[in-house]
Amino acid sequence: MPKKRKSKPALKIGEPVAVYSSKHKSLPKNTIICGDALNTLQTFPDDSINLIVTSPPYADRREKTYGGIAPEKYVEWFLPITNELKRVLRLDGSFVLNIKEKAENGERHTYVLELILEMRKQGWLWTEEYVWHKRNSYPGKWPNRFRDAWERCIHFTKNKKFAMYQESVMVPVGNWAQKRLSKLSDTDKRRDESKTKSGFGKNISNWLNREMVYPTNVLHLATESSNTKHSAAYPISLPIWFIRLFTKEGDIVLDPFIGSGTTAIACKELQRDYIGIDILKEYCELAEARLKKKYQPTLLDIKNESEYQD
Amino acid sequence: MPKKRKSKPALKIGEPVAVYSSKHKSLPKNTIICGDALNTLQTFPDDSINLIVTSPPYADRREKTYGGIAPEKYVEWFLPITNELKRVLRLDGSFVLNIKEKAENGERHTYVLELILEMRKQGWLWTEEYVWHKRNSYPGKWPNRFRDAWERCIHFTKNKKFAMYQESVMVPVGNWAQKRLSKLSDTDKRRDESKTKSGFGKNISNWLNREMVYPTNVLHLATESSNTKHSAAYPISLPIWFIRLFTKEGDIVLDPFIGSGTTAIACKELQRDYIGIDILKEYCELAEARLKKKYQPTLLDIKNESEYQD
DNA sequence: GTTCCGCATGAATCGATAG
DNA sequence: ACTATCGATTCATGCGGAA
Repeated sequence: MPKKRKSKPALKIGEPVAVYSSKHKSLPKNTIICGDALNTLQTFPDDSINLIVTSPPYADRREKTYGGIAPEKYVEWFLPITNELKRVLRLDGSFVLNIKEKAENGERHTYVLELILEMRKQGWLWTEEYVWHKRNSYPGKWPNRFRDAWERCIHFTKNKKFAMYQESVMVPVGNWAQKRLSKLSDTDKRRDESKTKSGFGKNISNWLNREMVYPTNVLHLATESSNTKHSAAYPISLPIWFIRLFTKEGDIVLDPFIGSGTTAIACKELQRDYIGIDILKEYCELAEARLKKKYQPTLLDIKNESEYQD
Repeated sequence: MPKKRKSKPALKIGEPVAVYSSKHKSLPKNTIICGDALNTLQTFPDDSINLIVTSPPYADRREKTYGGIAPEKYVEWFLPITNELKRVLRLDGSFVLNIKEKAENGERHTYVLELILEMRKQGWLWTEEYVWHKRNSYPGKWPNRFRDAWERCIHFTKNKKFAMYQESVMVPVGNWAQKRLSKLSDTDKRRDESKTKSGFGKNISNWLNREMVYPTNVLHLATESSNTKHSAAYPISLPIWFIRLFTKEGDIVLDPFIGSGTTAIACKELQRDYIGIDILKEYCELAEARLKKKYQPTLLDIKNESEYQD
């Protein structure tokens, strides 16, 4: 039920928008909406989303599918959207933005830094910056830099106080990976475990017996690059982690750039309601298709779910 | 012998600067200078330093000893210094700034972001941002955030082309831990390592036989150096890594906030010349005292020198 | 059934080449 | 001189076939 598109005048940065709230606006829970993020968000009521977690198209990336946004225009393009995101987010909600600036011509672009500063002017609080350490980063060699193995997961809130369920992301103490590897030897063994769940359950029960500690603000996850089923640069363990951390069951999670639907699948798995938006029909259809299937956690997902600690 | 400050016009990239170099200015190699960073730097000749690596007061959390610089004044305080640093740095040199913004009042401060933007206006290139993942981060618990386990190591240059010796920081191929563990039993490994040096040497020789790969822009180092009694926020393996990466033997390394002298010790160890500056006499004396002692690499230092890969 | 090995595949980035 | 396109480079990972 997409509404008629009304082109509102662009809001100035920092202009309060709450007054525009209309009671006819409704929230299409558990839906993938095919449409422009800004216009679609404008149909949502104020103060209604518990968590926004997204990985927007990066500047100049995914040019074939999204057309690519020029680095110089990135902030300008994104700011009206973050303004709407702020409107629809609950006062105790969180916005997790997964992004990384590209390197070009020997230098890192500054649009992410500028975005943070501009979003603060909109009224967002820059609460924290988590680092996603990509264990398997893109290969390559250059004279002036190494492979880029990390991305930002920037945590914005509307308020100093917000919902955070730290216990739900606690991890087993110690270097589980090494201990595990000293018992089970290789990848081939793991392949078998993924087929039958029994082997896996055993390992999980091992972890449950361990002493649990709070994690840090550094996440160690692998990308799902060579997952032949669907190549998503956004591993499901990333939204899973933040959804567990910032929502409880029954809460509503929004991803305005849902892509292949990873965030929605994470929600379904965790009994949260989702709303996904994407401008590309192919992606919306792919997301719907993936949502219909029963989610099978792969070994990578589970490996990813536990932090590595040394 | 501080000279009168002459405000020179900014140099264009690539413009030869050697001609401006004043012959009266001299470089006090292998010295710890007790003084204000800005004034001291003004006595140095242009274009003479190969690498600047430092952890200025904030990242060090030395507010108590330094008197502390208010976050709002940080950029204003630092910019004149970075300007002098740019002047004394060679055209093919690098400036590595280890820093992390504080969280205050529930929010991360933005002074580091602003500093990057302002330094670019000074003519610096924001070439890269390395992440130092602190494997053993400071403990603590807060309602709105987890332990902060990473810091920025921001890499600035004057030029697109600069000296970089990538081979000198190569690491054993990624799955070394797995392969190692599948061969050595857990107990064997621990027994070897606990015997201090001899066991370590053996392990290192194992590593040398392995295939080596280039590292990424994420460093995994522990915070504490058991070398000093107080847990240093600045482990020696951090400057060691960057000194190896950006200089060769005989080059000159500058740390304008040398503190207890860690950068200088790293230089001495690697046969580079150092220049350290600190405003506090106690620190200068401590640095001198540490420099006189023979440096003994500890277990932790050696562990730190190898990148942690999964 | 194991274990071993080869292969394809990436949110990349630079330098060279072409218009 | 500036922009668009293309090839070269590199490595963690899952997958499938072979020994």
